[in-house]
Amino acid sequence: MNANEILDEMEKLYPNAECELKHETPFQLLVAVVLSAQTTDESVNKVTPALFAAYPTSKAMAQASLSDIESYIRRIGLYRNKARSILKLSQDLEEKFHGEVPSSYKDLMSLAGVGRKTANVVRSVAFDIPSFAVDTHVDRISKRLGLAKPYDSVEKVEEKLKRKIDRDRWNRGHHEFIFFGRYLCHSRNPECYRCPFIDICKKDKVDAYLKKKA
DNA sequence: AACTCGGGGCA
DNA sequence: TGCCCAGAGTT
Repeated sequence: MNANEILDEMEKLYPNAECELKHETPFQLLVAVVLSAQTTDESVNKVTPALFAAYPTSKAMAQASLSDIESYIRRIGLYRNKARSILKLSQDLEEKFHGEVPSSYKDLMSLAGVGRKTANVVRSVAFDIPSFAVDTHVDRISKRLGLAKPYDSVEKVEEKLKRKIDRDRWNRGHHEFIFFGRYLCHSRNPECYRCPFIDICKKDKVDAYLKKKA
């Protein structure tokens, strides 16, 4: 089963896979993805409605105080770093990008709190530019399904996925991986009894590598 | 490459 | 109580 065939199967399981972070604009998506680091999207969706009601645009958020922003997102982890990031990010959008979220990878990466994964998700979801963001789900799934080696870096995983998957399927494919990881192939107790990839799964080898490294 | 940030959810 | 979660910045 090649990578595109794996995607075919995932699309049967999750025909409606898409970004689950609540947002109405590219700016709100950008903020939501920054907030989602090391946290579930479910947790982020609990705080963003009030946050975006208070600060719907970068212009509004750029004028907020750090402590006010913190008060909205205190319930999720890493909130001090994240509050600093989204305040600085809003100010930079106003001062350097005329209040508009840039679409280039380089410009996105220049923003506070935006790294490889966030830049790719924003390009994919907000601008529909072919991207393949590698996060913990994508990394884990790729290695279990043999699309990458257990020791591959995230850069290597992204490179291999882009090479093995048709370009016009990158954006949809990313979310298929996410759904598969979230709802079936969990980090700890995956539901292998109903997995269509049980015959090609290399979870044992991946686990053995991780155990040896630890 | 390793370390740190961090509250909430779940066993 | 202990461990993990749609990562990024610093060293």
